[in-house]
Amino acid sequence: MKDKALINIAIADDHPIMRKGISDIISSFEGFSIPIQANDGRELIEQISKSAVLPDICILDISMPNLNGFETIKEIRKRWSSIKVLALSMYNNEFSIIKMLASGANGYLPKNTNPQHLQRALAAIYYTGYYDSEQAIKNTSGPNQQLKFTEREIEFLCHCCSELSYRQIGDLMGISVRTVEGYRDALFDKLDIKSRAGLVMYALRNGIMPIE
Amino acid sequence: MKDKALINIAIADDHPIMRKGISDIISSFEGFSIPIQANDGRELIEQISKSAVLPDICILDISMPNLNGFETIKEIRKRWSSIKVLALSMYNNEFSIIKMLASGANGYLPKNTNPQHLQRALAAIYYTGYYDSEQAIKNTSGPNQQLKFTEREIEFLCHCCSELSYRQIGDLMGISVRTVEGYRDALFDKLDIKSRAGLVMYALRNGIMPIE
DNA sequence: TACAACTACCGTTATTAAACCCATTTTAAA
DNA sequence: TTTAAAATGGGTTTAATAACGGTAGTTGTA
Repeated sequence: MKDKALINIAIADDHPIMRKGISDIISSFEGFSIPIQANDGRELIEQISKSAVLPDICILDISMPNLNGFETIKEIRKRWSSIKVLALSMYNNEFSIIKMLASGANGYLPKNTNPQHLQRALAAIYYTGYYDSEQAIKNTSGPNQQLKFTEREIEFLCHCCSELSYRQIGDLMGISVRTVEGYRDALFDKLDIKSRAGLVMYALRNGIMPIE
Repeated sequence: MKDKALINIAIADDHPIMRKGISDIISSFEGFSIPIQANDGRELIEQISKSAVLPDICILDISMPNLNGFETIKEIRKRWSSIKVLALSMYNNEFSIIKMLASGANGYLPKNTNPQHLQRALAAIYYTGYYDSEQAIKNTSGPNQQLKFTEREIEFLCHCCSELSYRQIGDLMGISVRTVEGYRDALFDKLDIKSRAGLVMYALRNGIMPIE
């Protein structure tokens, strides 16, 4: 009887201690089973492939070796569109949240969440297909308000985190230095920043560029 | 009988899931008790103050609100020099390891450690007063080899992560621009970096400057 | 269809950063 | 005590960056 109602969870996280924490917490809830645990995205995909029964929900860490959260979720969407995904991340900045949800996640939780939130998120995703991550977004250390950047500005910001000169960035983006400087000035304005060093820090601190 | 031999552990980590993982793993070992769990350094210090029996070992996360790992360990050393400390960190870069050990930690573990290592570390620290963190250091994403920086170079590197010009950094450090440029060039040389943007990235990626 | 936003480009000027050259003094180590 | 390294300062030259000022085509949408 009971088995019939069990919600199957798969966990992918490269921190064994974290996996233990997540799985023990979920085990303490009623009606959940955790048939799959993986150390990274690639392992997760392999285990799901071999599994007789698909998990209902995958809990994905964002930063993992081999396949990170973003890559893993795309692979899952491609192969098993019915599987729901709950993203879990240390870096609760607006960008990784948006990117994760844009990649097809059904919900997002920062890692400093508590067991109650985890239970609520899993239930919401299972029964409604979606968990409102509002709270996670409210606590972000990300951009202050509704700062909007254009695609090209973000692209430029990423290239900024390198030793390329603006001229070289222009070559990479297929535009002139002047245009690059235009994007720079727009970002300076929006972010109240006055130097490239400031842009680099902004990008790294807000997860626009990965730390590692 | 058994109680007599129990090793008391205190845990400070701002991630409830992580605390759950750590405590469940330790509970599965023989001879350990976890009387204290705190969400940050300040809470930990308060709880120890009120506690009748001092913990034998504190497990400290490095990045925490209120009192971070570095600050917490200094406070512990000041008040209760007998308490041993095991540092635990997401950012396993050489700098935070060195800084933690220099602050008085008896051992260091990266968070992607497994239960066996945790047990070994706790036992080693309790019985020998020290856990050889060699393995953690080997896996660091930090400086390639035994890169050595001088005090002033590190100081300069921190000021680099700002919008100050070299001239302003010189004013701050009480030296001329030329000298600042000297430190910059020394770092460029050692790190094979050619721009300030590169220095900023190096400092943030290696924990010389905090991400948040 | 206006209008806003994004994209792309150009010029001028001042400041900063970077790539070299170099010397002196102090401190630490061999 | 010689040697090495660190900390400090200087000069020159070139390249990159930053702060202004613009124009024009495209795209999306109210």
